[in-house]
Amino acid sequence: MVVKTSTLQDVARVANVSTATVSRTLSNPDVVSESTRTRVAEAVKATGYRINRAARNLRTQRAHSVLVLLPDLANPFFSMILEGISRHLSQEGYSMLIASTKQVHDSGERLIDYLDDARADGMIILDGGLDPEVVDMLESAPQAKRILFACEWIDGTSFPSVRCENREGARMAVNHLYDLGHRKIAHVTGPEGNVLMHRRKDAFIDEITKLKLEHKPDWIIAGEFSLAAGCRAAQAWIALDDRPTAVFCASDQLAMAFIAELSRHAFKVPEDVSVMGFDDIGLAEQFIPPLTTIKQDRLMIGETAAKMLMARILPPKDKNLNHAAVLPVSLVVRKSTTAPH
Amino acid sequence: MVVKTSTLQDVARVANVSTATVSRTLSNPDVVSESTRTRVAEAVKATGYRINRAARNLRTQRAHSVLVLLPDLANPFFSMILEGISRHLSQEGYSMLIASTKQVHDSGERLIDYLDDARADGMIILDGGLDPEVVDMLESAPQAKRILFACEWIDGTSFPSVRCENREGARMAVNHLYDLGHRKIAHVTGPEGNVLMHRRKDAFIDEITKLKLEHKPDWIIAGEFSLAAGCRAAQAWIALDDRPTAVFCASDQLAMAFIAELSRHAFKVPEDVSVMGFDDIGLAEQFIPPLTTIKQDRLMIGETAAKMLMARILPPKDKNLNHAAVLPVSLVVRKSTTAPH
DNA sequence: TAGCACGATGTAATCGATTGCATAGTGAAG
DNA sequence: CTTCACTATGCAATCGATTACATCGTGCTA
Repeated sequence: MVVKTSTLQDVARVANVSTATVSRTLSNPDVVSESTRTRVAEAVKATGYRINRAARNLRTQRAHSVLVLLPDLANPFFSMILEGISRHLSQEGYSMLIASTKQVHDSGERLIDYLDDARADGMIILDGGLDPEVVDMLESAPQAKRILFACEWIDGTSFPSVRCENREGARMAVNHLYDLGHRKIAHVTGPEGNVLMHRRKDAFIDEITKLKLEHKPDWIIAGEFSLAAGCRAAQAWIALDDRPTAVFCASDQLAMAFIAELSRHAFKVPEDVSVMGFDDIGLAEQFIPPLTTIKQDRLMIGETAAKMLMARILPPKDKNLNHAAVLPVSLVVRKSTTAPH
Repeated sequence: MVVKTSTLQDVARVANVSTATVSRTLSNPDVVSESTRTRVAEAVKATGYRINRAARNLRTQRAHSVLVLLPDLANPFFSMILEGISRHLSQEGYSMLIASTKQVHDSGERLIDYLDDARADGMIILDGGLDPEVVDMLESAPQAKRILFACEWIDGTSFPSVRCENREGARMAVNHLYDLGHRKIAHVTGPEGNVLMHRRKDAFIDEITKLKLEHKPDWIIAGEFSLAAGCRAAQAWIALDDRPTAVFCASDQLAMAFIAELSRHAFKVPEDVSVMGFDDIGLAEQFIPPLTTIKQDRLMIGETAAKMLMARILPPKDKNLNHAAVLPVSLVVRKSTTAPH
């Protein structure tokens, strides 16, 4: 460290009080007298004092930061969620640490180290695909209470989570297509093993069944949340003898790639087939055709996650420890769906 | 803090040595004897010791983390760069803190506080649009050496930066279109005042001039790095009396929105007009038509930025302090450009 | 064998803020 | 005038790791 900033001691000297008083003035102004308060304030200004967080963190046994774990930093889906998390954290004087589960894994670190380390006070995990042994370790760790999942989660664990109404979203999608007149509806799923994939797929099947619609095994097309998977799904759809007139894709990216691949094979959307996505990412609106989709409010998911985590980290003022928050989704109708010809 | 982890003292007690020896064993194994090394290693394992970073940070006067500042967290362009930065940082045992300039500004914090605070040892700024007074403050701060720009930068300042060959990229774009046979080429710029916008625009004009191509003022269409701007630019192009046969857009997003809007007005790309982007974001390949663009290696930009910053933060072993790194770009030819009809 | 160098380890100060406890000072009640 | 309550402030320990300096022991050299 080249630069020497002034410390509490310097401020105390200038204000002619003890360091204890300065500290109290800064963190709990009510307990000191009016006169010292102003004196300290002046001294702070005069010295250009900035609190040293490392010192405070050591003394208070808090890192004043939260780790956010993404499956993959390069996935644009998460940016809005980060924005939401960050917004709330910075309001609370907390910083946001970012890492990807892949990278942590590759570097041989253990996730729990971030907590053991005093690097972070809690973590928000956006990856439901963690290795089971990692999950076991997290769950049995004494700090398990300071871990929370968002968007994705892991069934059978006790971690609280914030997520959107995935089932309801799938239902809305099917009903939208049904209302347009579609009776043969396919579903392109997310990656095998992914919780979101299962929720959405199960709800899709439930709704199809409830509406007594025709239903074939190969109308459930296995995909992942990637562009390439969308292309493969399109090829699968093209290869069908009896093609559904509408396709509900488990994500917008998937839907876009699906449509792109169709168009390369001279199929038109929505004329030849209606296609829906899920998420409502920024590009959905600009896509050709603009994508009909199920919107998740990612900003709110992020904010809610941060709020819930902070409630578990901070001293319990208002004991409002929800175990899970399930946020509403909404149908956004654009141009990629229409009545069957 | 609910959880009590073991400390150096605990390890020292178990290994029957002093804390100094344990510390040395951990950070500088060569200076201790073989036997103590194994004894300490066993004690560490037995106690489940994890270093307390807050304590180490306080003692060493280092935060062991770096702040990355984005103009806007919700912009997917940056995710790859973050991935690159994070990759290198974690290799060095550093953590990555994320914040957005907008948010920092709104919350009334000062950027330099992150450094003064001992919250971060350095920062990588991805926003060339900082307020001039903020820039002045950063530049005159004693810690200015620990600040670095990536992707964007600020002309007239002394901050080192990592960027791609913007000029060369624009030149490549123009020449690609020229080689296809285009003689009337337009440019949709980035946002006014943005350094990238200027570089690319200036290089565009230079190259047009060099090639002695026709050139009209309204063939430079003012845009921003947003989808909406791309739509507006398309409308501007449509409104031209004498329409250029090719358009070089300053970003992929811009190009995609441009194409989308054209298609809404029944213009086809590349049949009616060739369109190029800049960046090569993930979606460029999947777009319809797949986008011809100038590729920036964002992963490498991130890694290089992290490396350069670390070189300035860490003790100078190999004094290789480049002031700026300019990384190559490459032309990626896809389907959005073709010879004029 | 004395002297010295060097390797290995211990002692204790230190980083800077927080906070339990002690104390001084003030005013009111008895 | 004493005593009590209460407010404002100071003292000093503390969080846990690092590191300058001191010390001890061993082996080599003259």
